[in-house]
Amino acid sequence: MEEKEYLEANEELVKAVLDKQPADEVLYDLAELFKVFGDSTRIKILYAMFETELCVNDIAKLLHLSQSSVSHQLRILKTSKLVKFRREGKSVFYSLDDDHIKQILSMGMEHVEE
Amino acid sequence: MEEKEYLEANEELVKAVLDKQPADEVLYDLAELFKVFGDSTRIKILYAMFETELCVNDIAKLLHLSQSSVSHQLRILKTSKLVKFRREGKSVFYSLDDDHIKQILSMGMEHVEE
DNA sequence: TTATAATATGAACAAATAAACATATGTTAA
DNA sequence: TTAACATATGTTTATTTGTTCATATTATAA
Repeated sequence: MEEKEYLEANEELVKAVLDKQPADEVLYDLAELFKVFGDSTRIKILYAMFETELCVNDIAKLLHLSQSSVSHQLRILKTSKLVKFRREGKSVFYSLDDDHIKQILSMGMEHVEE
Repeated sequence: MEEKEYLEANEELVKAVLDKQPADEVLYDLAELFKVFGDSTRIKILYAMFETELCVNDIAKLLHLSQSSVSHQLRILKTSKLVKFRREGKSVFYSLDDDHIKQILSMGMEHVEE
């Protein structure tokens, strides 16, 4: 009987947790967002843009990466709305989409530096 | 000459950005942290623990995952200090390590829900 | 138009990784 | 101790993903 009561209480708990759990689709999107932050090349690119907008070549030289690699990664950052860009002549300047991005990075940084 | 000036100004910019860029090792750790958040299974597990601590079996039943899978993921979460745990008899109860984790998740959620 | 510079993209390959399965470890009760 | 339960871990496999190389697109200048 002791065990049954525990299980029942547990069922209640399980229901309560499920009620507050966001929809799977939302949690999937959230994971996808963090996945974008989860690569050191992309993190470097994002941090380089903390100060100012940068064009593809500058980023590549700055971080000692190939032009191709930077361009591929920027596409991912662009797709997930982490960066915006503007064309100026032959160059394309990329910058952080909004301050939100900085906040997420800074919050993670706090945890890392603990 | 126009071009040379641009390049020089550009060099200054590059130096300025590099000065403010955190060490590669820190950026690598930061990416590793976000990588942990970048999997929907782990996100689901973390969100399930928003309300209360949970034992491995509860998490598995709750999220329709295998015991093995949950245990493997919890080990990753444990290693990166995202969750803590306490043993109670045969069960091990896991919970979010601190409010910091909730903040990072919530901040990401804001971006997703835009 | 042609040449050149800057960026983007497609394909192939190698490395990382999540899940499944089997098994081991640890805990409690009989 | 033995049995049963809860959790952890090692291994294999399939998938994902970042980089490189080659090539295409876009824009400017001669």
